[in-house]
Amino acid sequence: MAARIDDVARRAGVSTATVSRALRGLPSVAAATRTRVLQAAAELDYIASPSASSLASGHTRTIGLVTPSVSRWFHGHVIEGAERTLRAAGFDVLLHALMLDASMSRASIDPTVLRRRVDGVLVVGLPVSEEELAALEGLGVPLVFVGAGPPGHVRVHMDDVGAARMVVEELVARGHRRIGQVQGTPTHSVPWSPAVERAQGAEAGFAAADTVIDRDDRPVEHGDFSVEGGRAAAARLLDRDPGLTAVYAHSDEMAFGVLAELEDRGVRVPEDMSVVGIDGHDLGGLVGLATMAQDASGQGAVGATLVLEMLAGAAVGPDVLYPVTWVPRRSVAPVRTAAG
Amino acid sequence: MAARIDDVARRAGVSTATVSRALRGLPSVAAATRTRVLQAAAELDYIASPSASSLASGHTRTIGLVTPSVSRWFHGHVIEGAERTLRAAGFDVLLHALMLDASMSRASIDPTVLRRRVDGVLVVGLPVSEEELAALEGLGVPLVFVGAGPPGHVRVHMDDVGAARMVVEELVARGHRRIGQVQGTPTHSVPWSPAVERAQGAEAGFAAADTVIDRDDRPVEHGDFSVEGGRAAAARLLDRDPGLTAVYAHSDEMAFGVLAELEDRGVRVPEDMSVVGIDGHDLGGLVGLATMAQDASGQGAVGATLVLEMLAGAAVGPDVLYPVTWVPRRSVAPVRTAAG
DNA sequence: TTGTAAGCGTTATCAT
DNA sequence: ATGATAACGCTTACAA
Repeated sequence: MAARIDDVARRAGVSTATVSRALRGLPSVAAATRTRVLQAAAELDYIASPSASSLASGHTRTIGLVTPSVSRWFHGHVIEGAERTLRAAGFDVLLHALMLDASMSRASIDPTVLRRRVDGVLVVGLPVSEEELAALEGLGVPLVFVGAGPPGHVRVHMDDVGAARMVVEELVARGHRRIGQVQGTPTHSVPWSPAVERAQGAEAGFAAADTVIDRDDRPVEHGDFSVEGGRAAAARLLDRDPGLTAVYAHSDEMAFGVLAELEDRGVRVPEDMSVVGIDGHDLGGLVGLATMAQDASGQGAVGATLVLEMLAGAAVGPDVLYPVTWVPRRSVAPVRTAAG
Repeated sequence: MAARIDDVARRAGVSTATVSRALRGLPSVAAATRTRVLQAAAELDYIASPSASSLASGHTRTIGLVTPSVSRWFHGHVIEGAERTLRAAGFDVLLHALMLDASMSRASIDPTVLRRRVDGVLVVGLPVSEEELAALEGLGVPLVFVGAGPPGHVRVHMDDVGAARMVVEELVARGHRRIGQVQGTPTHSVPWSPAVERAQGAEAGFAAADTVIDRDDRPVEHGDFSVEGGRAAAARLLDRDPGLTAVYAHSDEMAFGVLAELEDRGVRVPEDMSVVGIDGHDLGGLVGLATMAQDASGQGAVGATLVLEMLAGAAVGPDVLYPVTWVPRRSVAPVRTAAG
């Protein structure tokens, strides 16, 4: 029932080859011919069969998005930004979510579902293992990492080390000397994951404050980048070290959990405790959470652009560093003096 | 370089037809033959070309997800639930997001990108216009609506009318008589959108309280289901009617905006003002927001299951109503007495 | 600039 | 239960 390419060809009085060329905007078609073909196609409401053209051409005009989450702030926004850019360029988006299972570990990337299906892959906020990386490369299509990616590969991400360090500096500048951390827990512990890099950055911040902060007084707990994880980590931190004046969570979502725990315990923010996060979550303003903000959907868009450029044969540099912005809010204040 | 079906056929010593049958688990294949084929396929790391099999079979093993957002709570969770279910069933997910543009209106659904590409469509939290509905039906594939859908179509959603009514009842039961509403604003104003149905439900709740609440004392403002919209609406509400004791936002995200505005104005919650939302947003607990909660990812999973069943030829009922749960939190309290 | 015709890699029909 | 073979609907050399 749906019109096929030879219906259009017949109607326009040309060959199917010409229809194909005209519809795809290839150069070697006479203007008059093209008009005629376009007209005929429109009249028949013709759309080329994607499977047929993929089979014949060898490419799918589809980009795979591999992500461990859709609902989390960073991933949702990156996906949104990437989708918009890809669709605008006429590409489809195949969503491949690898949810965490009950044991907090996630399914491995299944490259078989991507094989022959996509022209390129965007890996969103997902530290991949060596085997997964090999599998992804085995796909033989452009590969771009957003949020974090192995060095040497094309990636767009914030400066995790720098951002984390700056946060510590902000706290130190406000007189905080007893700072607890809620770090992220990477699923696959690779050295380039945000969890690890933010930890390193914080470390660097502390190192710079070596003269004022005791090396042994830098308590750390782990939340797994989730609200509940952050809450539990905060609980452990507070139990262990009642003298803290600030908690630095390595993501806003964990910081939310920290705030919840503090509220439950009647610890006032910022009077008794300053709290900082990283990310720039939309709802940070609601609870007055100071943070180091990044633009997630912007990174998604850039990542998408990069795959498209690689597809077009352009040589793209391996690293796009995205800027962060310090967003001071009421959750962080100068440490109260002993007299206060 | 990648193995094709005749490579497998040759290696297993059978015809390509048998390989195809064996690999797809069709019944009429001898056990021994199947084993041999499976073995050969595994050795060659063979995966059937999706485009080729789509072209030959006429179906794509792909479901389209049409949504106006990825980053909003409801949509993100529905997508997550649906994706998981679809992938488990061996289906791919094509993400089609229709972002809002600057003018707050959204792009129309472009059915051409879905044509011949998907075996079924899941419309997520999107009130579609008559034309869009016609276009979607024109696809000729199973169509399921999650979150809200036109009557008579297959849909899974919460009881918006009932939930909204129950919220009003909860407030009335706590003595509130001056209740302001922040309603949602549907992009396409269809009678079955959550915005409209929640408004109707609230209306019904007020009607039941007719003897205690003046008909003319039910102020309403509109936020567009966003935090900022909710905040602006709350501002208008408060300016207009300083005597309110409760604000009922028709979504948690708008309620967050209401809370932010109240805090800015120094209005204490719940001492001076009770606030309620609808949805069960993950971060509601953080700010103590009482709400009528629904299970978004569950609805996504059910929606996915329905498309799959329709694909399998099952007759599915047109309506799956999803239960809601009242979640009392500290943002709602009995109205303070005049003496209080 | 346009047409002819050979793929592209499966599935499905019809025999056997 | 298995094999031949004709679709499936397009793209792309190669010719003209």
